[in-house]
Amino acid sequence: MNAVKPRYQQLKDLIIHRISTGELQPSDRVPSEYELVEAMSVSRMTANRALRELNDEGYVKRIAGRGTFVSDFRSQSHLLEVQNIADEIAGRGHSHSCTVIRQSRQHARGEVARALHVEQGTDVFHLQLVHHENAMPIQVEDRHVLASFAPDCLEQDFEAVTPSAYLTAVAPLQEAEQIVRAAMPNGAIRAQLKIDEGEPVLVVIRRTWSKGRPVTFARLQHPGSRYEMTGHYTPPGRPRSTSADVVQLEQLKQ
Amino acid sequence: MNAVKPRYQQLKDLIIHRISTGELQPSDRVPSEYELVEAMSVSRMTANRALRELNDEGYVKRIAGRGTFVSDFRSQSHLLEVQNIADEIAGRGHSHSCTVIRQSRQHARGEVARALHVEQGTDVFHLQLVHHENAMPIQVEDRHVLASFAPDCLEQDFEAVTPSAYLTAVAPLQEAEQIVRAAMPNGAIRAQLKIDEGEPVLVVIRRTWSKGRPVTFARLQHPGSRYEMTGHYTPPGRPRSTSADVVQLEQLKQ
DNA sequence: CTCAGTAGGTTGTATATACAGGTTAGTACA
DNA sequence: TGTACTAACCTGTATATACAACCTACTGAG
Repeated sequence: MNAVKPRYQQLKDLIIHRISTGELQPSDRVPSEYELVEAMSVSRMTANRALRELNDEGYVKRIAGRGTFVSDFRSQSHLLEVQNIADEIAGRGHSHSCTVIRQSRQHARGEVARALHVEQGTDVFHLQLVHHENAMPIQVEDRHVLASFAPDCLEQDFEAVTPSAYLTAVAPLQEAEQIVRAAMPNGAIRAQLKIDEGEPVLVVIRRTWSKGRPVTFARLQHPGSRYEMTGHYTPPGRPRSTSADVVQLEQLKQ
Repeated sequence: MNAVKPRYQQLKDLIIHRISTGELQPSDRVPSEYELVEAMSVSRMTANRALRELNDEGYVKRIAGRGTFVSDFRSQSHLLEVQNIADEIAGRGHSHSCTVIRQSRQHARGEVARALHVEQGTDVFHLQLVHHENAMPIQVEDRHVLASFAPDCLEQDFEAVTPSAYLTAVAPLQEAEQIVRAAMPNGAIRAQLKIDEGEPVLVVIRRTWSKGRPVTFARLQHPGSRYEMTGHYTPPGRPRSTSADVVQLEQLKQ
């Protein structure tokens, strides 16, 4: 249980810690191999292994001849998949806008408390937003955030910065779990998404961890006729990417 | 363009090639570091790096003191996600059964030809199946398979072995692309899935690659009320897994 | 001022060596 | 027979060293 970790792992942990505490910001320069040799009294090969693995794992980006730099949100977030609807829409060259329906403090109960692994009555923030792509509603976001995780959540202007972007700025989101289903929306959702009666929604329920505990729980609903998730899976070791897109899919016969 | 690859990468490519051709079967022993030193005239550190990275990438499993072994299908297939509905159902401890609606040879046209990157008129097999979980229909599978990829496709008994299992046995499926959407089913699908009018389906359109080219294209439809996809995302470097499940989700309020 | 060349720092790879620790099979001893 | 030990092999880690390739900034020549 208390096994001593290998040196290269200690180096990795040290640097990951500096990144997760914000001491090292995205695009900041990470100590070079020789600096680690000096500072940590290891051989360069050990420092090299630590930095190389951090590079493989997406934490940092190494450039031969220049140095090692903390990955920016874009490249380190391949694990977060399609966390940020605004980026997704921007990637399509469309304009994103957002309307805040609700932004309040609540006491977690029932489902929310269980999802966030907290006692009933724990402080949480409750957000409800409608995201638009080119003025067309594309997502209703219903999110609960652990108050202790993001204390200044009520002061944020979520029409300017999406909750996803805000939350990843507060602390790195390290793990996510999601459920995808098809469902029929209720009347409120149907009105918010401006969809016809009888049209289904794609529902994504996502729970995200930071520092080992769940910190936010969101239910995202998209109009079935205007939204689809796309994913791309490559073998381990090769670059992996996943994105969502509103492609005008050529209709399959039948 | 023709840059010479580093030695350790050559070793990795060699071993991956042996695995993908079937020369090395799951749980087979991979040459040890010293054997690679002898056979390939590299230093042990280089052989070590190749095998260690293959281990990190899930291709092999290394056991100190014993050796290096090819990962079995289960652990190397984390990239294939939920390819096989039968395994998914078995994982829930339920019984899986399957009805073949159609199993025929066709000429690819339109959408199918484009998806498989072949000329119009190329030979493909067309499969239509209904999968049941505990006698309840859970998926309608409409799949096209490149005939040249799996020539004996018409002789298979897909009520015994699912197309996914069969295809992965023919050759390793190495890459996948999928689109997930919510839609309303047509009458035939609604009948096959035994769902009520007004109930949506979760549609998964998946295209799978082997040896660099798309070999199969499937449209999977699930009843929205009885099926959901679940995914779990962990940071790169940590074990990654994704599965689907029919959880009786505690209903979110609203 | 402009541009070519260069020095120095940085990563990328490769090797030889060493020791620690796990696993297995066989051997020697009781 | 049975058990303890050992030899052989394997992976895991760590170090020192070397050379190549890349990038930046500076310097000196024109």
